[in-house]
Amino acid sequence: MSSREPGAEQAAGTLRERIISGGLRPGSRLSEEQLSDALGVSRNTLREAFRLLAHDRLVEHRFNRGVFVRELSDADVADVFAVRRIVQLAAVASATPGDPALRDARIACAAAREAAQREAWLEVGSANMRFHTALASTLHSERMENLIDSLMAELRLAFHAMDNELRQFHEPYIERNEALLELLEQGRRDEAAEALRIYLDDAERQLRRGFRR
Amino acid sequence: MSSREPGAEQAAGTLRERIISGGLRPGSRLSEEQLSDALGVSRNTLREAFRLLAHDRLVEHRFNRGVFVRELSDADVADVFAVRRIVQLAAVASATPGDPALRDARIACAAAREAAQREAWLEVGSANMRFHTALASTLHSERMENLIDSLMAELRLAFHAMDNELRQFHEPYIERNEALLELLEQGRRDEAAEALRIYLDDAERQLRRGFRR
DNA sequence: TAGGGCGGATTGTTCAACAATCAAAGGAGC
DNA sequence: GCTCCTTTGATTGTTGAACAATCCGCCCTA
Repeated sequence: MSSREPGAEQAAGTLRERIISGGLRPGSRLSEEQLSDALGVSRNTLREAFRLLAHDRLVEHRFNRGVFVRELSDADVADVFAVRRIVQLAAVASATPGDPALRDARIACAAAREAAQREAWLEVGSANMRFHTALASTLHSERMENLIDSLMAELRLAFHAMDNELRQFHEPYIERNEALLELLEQGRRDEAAEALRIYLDDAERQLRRGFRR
Repeated sequence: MSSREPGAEQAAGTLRERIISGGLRPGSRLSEEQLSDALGVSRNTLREAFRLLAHDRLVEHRFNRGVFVRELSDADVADVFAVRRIVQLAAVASATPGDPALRDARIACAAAREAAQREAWLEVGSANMRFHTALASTLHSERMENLIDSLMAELRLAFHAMDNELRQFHEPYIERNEALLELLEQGRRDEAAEALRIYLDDAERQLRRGFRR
């Protein structure tokens, strides 16, 4: 599969990993010459990869200056959470107990627990986000899923600004996600909505406090 | 301004116009060789332009096959309206009478009336969409505005499938938009929400019936 | 120290070529 | 006549080199 992938997407994939894993930090410039060399692709192909990453908002293209790993501003985080409130609350309001998407959410919860045991906090974060993506898929809208995916990818950029506090940030949400899921599986939508609302408030506050510095 | 624009964006702009105006019909393939020649840019630059259009979902890129003007399926239209219901109803619920965004909406209404007098129905459609974009901007979220913008651009692809019925489709909504705006300016949110709900149901039904053929 | 211009480095764009891939045309076998 | 396979032509994917345009930091000047 991976050998059959177009070069541009493959390059974009490895860059995406490096950004998410923190190897490439927000604000750093991605030199075309350097990277095309390192990734073994031509400059033109690398540029195409950049466009794919820009589409995910992981990278920012400034004309005649190059592409930079995106740096989230306080306003960005606030905006992301504003969207999350609208979309995810709508999802919770429409989720029915039998929905197969809830099983995916359950799987994500298990993955988060497992990663927590290994103290792999970035993976815990990823699993928690898959949880929310799964919740959003109860809307059964392709575009809404894409939107949430994009928002989650964007939020990861803010994770790295929390440095040593990764554990404190991610760990508590494992249980809260499970509790939220429990409510949804029991069809207690109003309580789930309230739990989600509090969840989002807390996460936004922590993230904005954490990386404002 | 236009002479200072990067070549790729300029090319994307003229292609966007041709697609929206109907010169390039959904389903048709955009040949790299032909278009790079016609637009006076190299293949590489044209490819960059394609990426920009693909980002707006106006164009679809199939690997090793080329790029095609997007063709909306019935499911696509349904999905777009599912998103609109969530986002736009949230916008109406949070809109306050004094919001400057409502003035933009008023301007869009006027533009629609003016275009209707000239029987420029495609322009009426554009103005109606600007109306909804303006409404969505009461959410004061950059990402939400982008989302609605993108959905509206996408919907234009479906307009052309309505052929001769453009007038019947667009004209009635001029008044309905004005009525909706009136309710919002008076702070009667619940009534506005109900009006919008009916509006979206009607528009979806017409659009899906109109182009399924 | 402030301001202006010079030069190096990087991006933006073009061009020509080749490899990889697909879709349609044509032929072999039944 | 039909199906399946191969071939072929056209188109995209990718490369590398070249040049123009632009920006940034440096040095020079006042």
